[in-house]
Amino acid sequence: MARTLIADLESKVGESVRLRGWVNAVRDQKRMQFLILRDETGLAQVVLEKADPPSALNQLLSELTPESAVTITGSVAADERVKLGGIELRLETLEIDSLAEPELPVTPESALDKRMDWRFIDLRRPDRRLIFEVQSTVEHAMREHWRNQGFIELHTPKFMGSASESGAELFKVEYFERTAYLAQSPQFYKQMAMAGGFGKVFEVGPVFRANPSFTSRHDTEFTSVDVEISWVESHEDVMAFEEAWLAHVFAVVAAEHGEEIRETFGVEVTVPSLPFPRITLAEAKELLRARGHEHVPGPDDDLDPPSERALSAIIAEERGGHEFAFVTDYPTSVRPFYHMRHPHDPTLTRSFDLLWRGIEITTGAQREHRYDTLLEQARDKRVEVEPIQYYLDFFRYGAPPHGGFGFGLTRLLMQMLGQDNVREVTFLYRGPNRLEP
RNA sequence: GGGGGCGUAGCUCAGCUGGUUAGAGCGCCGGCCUGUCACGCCGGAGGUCGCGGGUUCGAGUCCCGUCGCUCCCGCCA
Repeated sequence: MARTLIADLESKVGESVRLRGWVNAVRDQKRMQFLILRDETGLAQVVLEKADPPSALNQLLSELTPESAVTITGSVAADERVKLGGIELRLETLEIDSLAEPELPVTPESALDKRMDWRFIDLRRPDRRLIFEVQSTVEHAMREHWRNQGFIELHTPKFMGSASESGAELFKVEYFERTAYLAQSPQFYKQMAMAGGFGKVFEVGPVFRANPSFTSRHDTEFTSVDVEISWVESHEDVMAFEEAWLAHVFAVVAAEHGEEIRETFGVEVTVPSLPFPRITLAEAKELLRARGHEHVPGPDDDLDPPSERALSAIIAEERGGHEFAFVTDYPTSVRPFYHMRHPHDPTLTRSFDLLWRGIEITTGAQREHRYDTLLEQARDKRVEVEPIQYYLDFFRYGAPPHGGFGFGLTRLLMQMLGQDNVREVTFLYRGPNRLEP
């Protein structure tokens, strides 16, 4: 008999069905036995009268432990006494596929780290499952938008022969007789696709950061969403793309999961209005000072997390509750050498960050596509050019003006679902102290 | 890397100024229970108080060290 999903039981009243799933609870009484079964679509009550003396089936049911994997058959009956959907399964056969040990090492209330140790048990909870259903929807909606706009999907290598970008620490790995590095961004490769004439590209893939960051929003391996677009006039074109793309993603998520997200996590998925507020970094600092925010970073510094949170709050207040903000025109001092500088003020770059509810989810920019200028900027930033000559070569034989951004998928999900830690929205978290499971 | 917090039963926690056999709720095990639905009732098992050292007549409690976790900052997505 084919497997029936619990969500489909309603339409099968009177029929015999076969359910497969986990034991959510057993209520074993003198005359009646109840089993609450859970599968990926919901919960269902299974009922069995107790014979005197108990039948073999009664005894088997008594042996069940919570979270055991079972296959059962029975007939579907509508019964008003059942609070769980007014429907139940009258048990006919029970097969224990895998008996769970009697005491579980974690519960939904357990500390995050302990739940990570036993992630597979934690993930059985419907609310944890919802996170990854939403992630699937988010990625699908992103691809939908990209496909509609003629983007090409990339899969760039994660092994690299040389340290690419400045500053960020890279993981070294043994690579036969030499050392390779794990990519901390597909930056150079997506720019190569621009030089390769692909026009518009995206990639959803893993990136690796060797920074020992101990916060709720960092991991050493995470899913980065990368976009790069040719023939842009400025970073403004990149921002315009990103906000429309995000609005689409939010619209799809709201339509498909809005209600369940509200019920499960108590947060509302609202489609942001366009355009998103834009503010230069200098104006942002000015605004923070004007509003009495303490410790506003200096002119050559990026915003620190408290400033980012304060800025988001101020903008939401002034712009009718808008939760997004593009912060633009970062100083050259805090941006990599390949960000294009302003033609009339080389101390500023054509760059932006996107803040959502006080957290950075994107960094983007127009890139410098003129070889001589790029070389000059690399020298200016004291970047060693020999190891990245292959990259600089992209710009020697006709490169289009282009720009793009990197986007943190886990950070988006964390904010969207009101979770307080990226670990909650990462299937298997990787951090400085966690390589297992 | 810097700073704060935490580590007591399978899980979540309480243990005040150091003082007898270390507690609770949930879970687990056993018994009882005419349909339960967070089932209920009765009983029971379960602890090197993270680890090591010290102070003290006496340490879960105080001190030092160490390990682990966690949050914030730095770094970033």
